[in-house]
Amino acid sequence: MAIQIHDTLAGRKRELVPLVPGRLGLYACGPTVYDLSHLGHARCYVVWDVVVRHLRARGYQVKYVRNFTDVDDKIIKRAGERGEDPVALAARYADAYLEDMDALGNLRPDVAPRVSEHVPQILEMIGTLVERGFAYAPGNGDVYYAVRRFPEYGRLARRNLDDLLAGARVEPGEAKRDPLDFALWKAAKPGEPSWPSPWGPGRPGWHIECSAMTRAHLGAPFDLHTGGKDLIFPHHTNEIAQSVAAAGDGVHAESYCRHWAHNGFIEIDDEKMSKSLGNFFTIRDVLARHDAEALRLFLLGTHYRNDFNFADTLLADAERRLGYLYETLEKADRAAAGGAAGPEEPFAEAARAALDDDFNTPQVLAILAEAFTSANALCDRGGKRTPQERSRLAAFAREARAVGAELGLLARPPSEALLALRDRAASRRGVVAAEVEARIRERAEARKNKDFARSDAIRDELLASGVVLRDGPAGTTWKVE
RNA sequence: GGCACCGUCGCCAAGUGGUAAGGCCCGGGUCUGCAAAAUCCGUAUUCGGCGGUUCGAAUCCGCCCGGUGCCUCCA
Repeated sequence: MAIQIHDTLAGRKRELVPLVPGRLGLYACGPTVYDLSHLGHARCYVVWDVVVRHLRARGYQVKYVRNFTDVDDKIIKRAGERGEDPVALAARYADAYLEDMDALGNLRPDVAPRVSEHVPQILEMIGTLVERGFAYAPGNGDVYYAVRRFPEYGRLARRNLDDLLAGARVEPGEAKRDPLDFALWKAAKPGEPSWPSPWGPGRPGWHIECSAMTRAHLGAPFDLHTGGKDLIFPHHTNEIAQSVAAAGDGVHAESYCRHWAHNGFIEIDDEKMSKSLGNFFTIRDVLARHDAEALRLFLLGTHYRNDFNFADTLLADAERRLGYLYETLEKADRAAAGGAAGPEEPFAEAARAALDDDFNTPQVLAILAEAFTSANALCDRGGKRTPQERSRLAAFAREARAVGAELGLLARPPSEALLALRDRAASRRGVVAAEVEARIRERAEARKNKDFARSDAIRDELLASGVVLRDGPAGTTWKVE
């Protein structure tokens, strides 16, 4: 089954065709590590993680590269404000980022290159650009890319040079021939990290690192480059210009990378969430309140290309929904016990087909919803279950987990996940488990004596503190709403 | 101003030419001592508005209204 993906370069959905059949090189633009990661990063990297998981599930041999930009103006600025070494600051936030990605259940990339470790490759590429006349060194220690030398400049962003000119700006001290030219190499200023170069000590400009690192780890052309849609211009636009000039055919964007995909934003109150607007939640802020897998489920509830609003209530809904999924799995596991798992249930392939179609995760969740409803109906049906029913439930549980694995969901043992969700809800509401269980024992006594008034009084009292009781054949269980 | 994107049930959200997925909420049923959970049934003749193309449009085209993003760091 062919994978369809919305390709920014083509401006439409098209088939994802790797250079080498069955293999796929993917470069996800990584974070600039000068602060804690926010929900926008969570969204972005969860999305590309699902892409990697699905492609692998479809048999592609994926090489997943996700970089760290650890040499950058913002890092230097932040380090200066704090009197900290920029290299140390970047390393610290890179570690924090990895912890956040792990917490979200994202797979580690195969390669996680850092700018600071690729300066030789960067210098080599800049040298090539100068040799080929795509870049120039005006003698002030900077090296600039000559935008007008590249005929397709702006194609990815669907902009021409004249459109862009209005917004172009030349900083004091720069020596650009054209205001749209951008720095490949920046002359060192006192106190900044720097490396020796043919043009004097300095450091890489913002865009060249990705060009050098993709070349080092994926070659050219490679198959899929991803990132947030805010990177289309100027970052990816400039990356294409550099790479096509240095390593490609000098003309066509495809000679650098064959497909480009960009994710939409998370918004707060209908405005983009971003560090510069200051309206962001860090991943840690959110995970302090909510289950990480619930956050993941929430993030996958909207198609990756759409923007969507973050709201705590929506995340709380996702957390309840995750509880439902795990409860159903637990029931199915129990009901299926001893049954030989049957053949694949149709919903699994339907879910994969939805992922084939531009990674339509909301569609997958809809397909799962129907499968879970059917499974519940089967579990709760009275009477003795037939071997066929047990085998269907076993197949359901197996396929549900397999589809879940492509989304990075449903990997925990249900009882463990449910307990974790309950504990989290309990601590949010200040509910103490031992106290609840003591009250449940009291109530069980009352119920045994058919003292339903007493029993219901206890239940109402617990309900007032957010505890919901559920009487079942095996006793009473509880949840926190 | 230029270039993109978006506007689908009270809320969230799929669907890009073939007659409106799914989730939450809400109403009713089954189950239950009563509940809760689960499940079943019901809930948009309609997709921002107005025109047009078509046998047929939420889906294509035009105009209008409303919103967002990018054009400067940003996932």
